Amino acid sequence: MTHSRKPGFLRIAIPTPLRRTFDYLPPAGIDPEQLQAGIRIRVPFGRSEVIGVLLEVTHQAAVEKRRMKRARDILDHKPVLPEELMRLLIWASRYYQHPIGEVVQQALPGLLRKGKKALSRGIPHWQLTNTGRQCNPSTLRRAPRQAQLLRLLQQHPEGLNAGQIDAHEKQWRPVMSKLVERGLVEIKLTSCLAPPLHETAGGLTLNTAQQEAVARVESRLAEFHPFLLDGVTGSGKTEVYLHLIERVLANGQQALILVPEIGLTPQLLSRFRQRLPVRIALLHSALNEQERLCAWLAAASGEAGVVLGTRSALFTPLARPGLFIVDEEHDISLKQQEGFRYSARDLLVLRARQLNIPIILGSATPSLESLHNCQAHRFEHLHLPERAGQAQPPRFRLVDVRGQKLEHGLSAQLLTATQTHLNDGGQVLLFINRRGFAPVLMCHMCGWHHRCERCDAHMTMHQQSRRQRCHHCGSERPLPQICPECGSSELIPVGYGTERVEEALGSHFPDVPVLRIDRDTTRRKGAMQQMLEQIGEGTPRILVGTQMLAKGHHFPNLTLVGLLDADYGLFSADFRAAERLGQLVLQVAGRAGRAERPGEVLIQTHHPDSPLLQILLTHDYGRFAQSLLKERKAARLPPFSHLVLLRAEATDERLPGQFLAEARAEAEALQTAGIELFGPLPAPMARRAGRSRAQLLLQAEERNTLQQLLNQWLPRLENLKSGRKVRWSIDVDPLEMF
DNA sequence: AGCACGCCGACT
DNA sequence: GTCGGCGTGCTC
Repeated sequence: MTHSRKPGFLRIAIPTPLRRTFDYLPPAGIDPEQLQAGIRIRVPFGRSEVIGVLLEVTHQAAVEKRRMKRARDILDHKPVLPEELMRLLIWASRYYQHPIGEVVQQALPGLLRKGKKALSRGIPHWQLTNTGRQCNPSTLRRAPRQAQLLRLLQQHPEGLNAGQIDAHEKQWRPVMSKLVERGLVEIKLTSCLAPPLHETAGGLTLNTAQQEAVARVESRLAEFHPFLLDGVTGSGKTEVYLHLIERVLANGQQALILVPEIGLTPQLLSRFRQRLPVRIALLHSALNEQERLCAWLAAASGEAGVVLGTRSALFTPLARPGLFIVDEEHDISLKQQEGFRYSARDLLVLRARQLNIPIILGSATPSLESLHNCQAHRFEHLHLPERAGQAQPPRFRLVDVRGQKLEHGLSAQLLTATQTHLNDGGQVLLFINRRGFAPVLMCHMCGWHHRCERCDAHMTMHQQSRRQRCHHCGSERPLPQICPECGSSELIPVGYGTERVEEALGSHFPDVPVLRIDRDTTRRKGAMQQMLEQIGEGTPRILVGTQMLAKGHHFPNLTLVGLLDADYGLFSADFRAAERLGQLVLQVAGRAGRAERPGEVLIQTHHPDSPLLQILLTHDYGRFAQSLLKERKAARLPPFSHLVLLRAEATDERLPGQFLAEARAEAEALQTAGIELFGPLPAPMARRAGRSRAQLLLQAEERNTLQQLLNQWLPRLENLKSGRKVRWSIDVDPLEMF
């Protein structure tokens, strides 16, 4: 029979930004029918050679046989991406309209993309030998750098990996080789997995709501079932996860947990390590390529019982998947904001469906999308309404700042409350969503201020560095001494940012240590960790910071949280601003009063009567979300409709609009029943980093309607010649509109 | 995206 | 006379 069959061609996903696949002849002597999708293949492409991934063996090639090139070699016996993941990737490529080659690339660790073997012998560690331990470094007088390294290793008897040594020494490798030659140091290959701790702690006793949640998920462990675990901050969601993971591990299966940012959740990892008797594979951006490959392979082989990672960890192959968890499911960092703009949460739900396993989306402030899915009975809603243990919910208070003279953004009430909490021994966190000293430095005589030359934005004044910076493109310049327009020296900062509030607090509370935490103070590697430790020790009494303080940290001494400006959330052009504000308020508030001390939250606003803020006061996110959902429904906004955003930018301000107008015409020539088109419109920030930006928005009630249009529309967009002069991109289910 | 081919200005 | 500007087309 086989001889009569048509020859098989290899359909391959090639790492190129082209929305198509490429067909190849199999390498000489290879029977294509023996090849499985998901293996890597080295192929000639254009003038060079690239590594692609086999999508399928086809008998109907897209081009004539004589135009086809022959694949060079097969890199894997066994697929690096199992069939289940290949299906997910192909689906995602189509849904998000992103080239399949790039989608597949993003699912692979860098070393596999480069053609390295899918093997890891472990991560090298440098460790002292017995001789090395006994060697006195000062005897190496003639070799000071060797002595230095030896001292370093003597301080770390458990050995150090390359990254750790990098932090102390540069260009240390040749020096280390000398030490190895002398028999003072040996290289050990160690696992990249976090081992379980020796004394594993027992589980905490669950309260009724937690027990109920655990029981509901346990009853569905063998099938696809999405849950929304909706639990107020401190209600013990992690404990629920741990119980369920234990259960899944006992079944011999693995659990995959996605978190928004791993650097922000060291406590989560340490709790996992204390409780779970398995090795944990960590996957996040701080890993080097070797560590990433090692962790990835450990997940694929099943050596790791638990995989904990950020967004892209959703694509980790698993030997025995049993449970998926997305923690902080409302967090927008779960959606990639450039290139392949996928939602890790949404794709993981799909993957769970394919694998027929349950998935838990957890949050204290769930996304409106997930709440809507609960109402539509697509997700099961689990509630954890109470804080676990003794902790009491914080008390909320609105501070009406209308007509008040503010001290650098601080109201008298907030200052008084700060004093009270400090007197009682508590820590205070003040939150502002702007870094720098002041958003604008303005001439008092003529009103002049510096605008960014490359963006539609003004330059933010930074006091410490004595410079002004554009927060959108990064350009900066020194602060002017006099107004370049009228020569006046009366330049006044208008508005306030973290630096200014820090300074104001310093003079208002001269004896109180204040710590500022924003991108400027945490830029240095390890700075954030160091600051978090200081906070834990209770040294700084007042913390001033931006968004980055809102996420997941546990500050046991914190008793007062102040939000300096809640108003931006009420009047933003972005229809999601109110949802974000509510999430932020409750997440920040969740930092207060977690231990035995009751917490207090003060929100400064010019709109104390705003119904939204009033609802937030009751600490009832559910009611807040319901009122937002009502508005969204009335306005037919997501989740009651679906959006696709076509963005374009170019240095020539006319080009984006021209391209989008042609794109719109192309869409209108297709079937657009049930789809509304808006635009071309200038982007909310019409100029950024020297480029003009515009967008075209598509809205439809049904996802499918949009998908059908996109499938026909995108190929036409690629052929538009006006598209060659602009940078354009498509964003399906956009979360941010700028 | 890269990379090459191809036709018109300022220059070692 | 060239070197090189980026417009246009192609990648199985």
